[in-house]
Amino acid sequence: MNFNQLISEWYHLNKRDLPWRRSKDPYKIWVSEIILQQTRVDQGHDYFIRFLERFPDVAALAGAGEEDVLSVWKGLGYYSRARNMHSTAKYVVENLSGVFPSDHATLLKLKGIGSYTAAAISSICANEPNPVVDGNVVRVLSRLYGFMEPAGSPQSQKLVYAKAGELISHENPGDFNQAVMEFGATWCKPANPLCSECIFRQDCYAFKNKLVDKLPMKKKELVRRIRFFNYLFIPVHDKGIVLYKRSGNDIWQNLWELPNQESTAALSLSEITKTELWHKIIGKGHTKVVKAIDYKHILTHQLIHARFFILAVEPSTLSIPDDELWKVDKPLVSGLPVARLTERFLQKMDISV
DNA sequence: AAGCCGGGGCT
DNA sequence: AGCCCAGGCTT
Repeated sequence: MNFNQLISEWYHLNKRDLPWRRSKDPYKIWVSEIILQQTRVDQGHDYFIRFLERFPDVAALAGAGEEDVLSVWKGLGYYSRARNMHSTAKYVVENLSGVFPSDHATLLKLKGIGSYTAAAISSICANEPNPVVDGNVVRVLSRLYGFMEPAGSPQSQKLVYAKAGELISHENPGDFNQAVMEFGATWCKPANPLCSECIFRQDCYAFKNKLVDKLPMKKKELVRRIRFFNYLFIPVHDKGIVLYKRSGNDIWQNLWELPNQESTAALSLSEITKTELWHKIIGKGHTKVVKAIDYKHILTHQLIHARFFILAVEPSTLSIPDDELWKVDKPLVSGLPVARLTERFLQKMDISV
């Protein structure tokens, strides 16, 4: 079997026309690679277009405010990616003369760039034969060569990395890397792979041994943390609402949401009025809970039971600490970065975000 | 080595 | 309801 030749021919016939494949500009490739971390091509595509429209080069990104960067990222998840990109852009402008690097060693030093992204950019933009190892590569090579180690484990990473390094084309490493990933994404898929019309069916260990649905081996079962978020929706004079910016070492860092009291179980109408948050903002003011709306928000590692209490208040009786809470006019809310949960609720309230 | 960080599509 | 996605950082 000549892996290189087979995958290269397959790629030539089957590759999708994707916007980042029309450039070898390390800045643009970097943007695409960060967006596509743990993100499907279909989901990331429009974000890539919008990101480059808003920040066409590294100087534009470096000169932007964090709020702007997060706004473009809004809804994509893993927001530390955006914060790290912003920080790296500033670093490149200040310390690398504004020239985005394309060599593996320099790339690895940058915030948000690990072994995968450094290999991707350096192989595509500088023709360096560094193999990428992402979820697709692990799946393709584990099936083809019968690697039994759990995906993601150090043993698996090591085996796959060694094999990919052995196979990689030195003539065109960038296309080789993209070809294996593309093959994993569209052919050697996690479920229902197209084995009956696969170029490797004569050679594939998993296919020959009826182990296609077993490989790659799964990692340990994931335990989801269960949390309860209780939000206060506080309209002020018909045109404003009260928001605050999340901080601390937790999810949705630096994103905006409604004032939130976390609890260990769902709070009832009477219980919410006894919370610290309620006392801080509402105190003894004339306030009525109109109704509550529940959402179940599922993340990879957390299950959030969110309850939004919709209030009718007399604004003059509110106490809103300037340094923590902000009264925001409804039209201005659309400019703020918010997580999907908050966005869903605000849209239901007819506030565009 | 394990835990954490989002959101969405597919089965 | 579970799986997994063009991963990386922190502990």
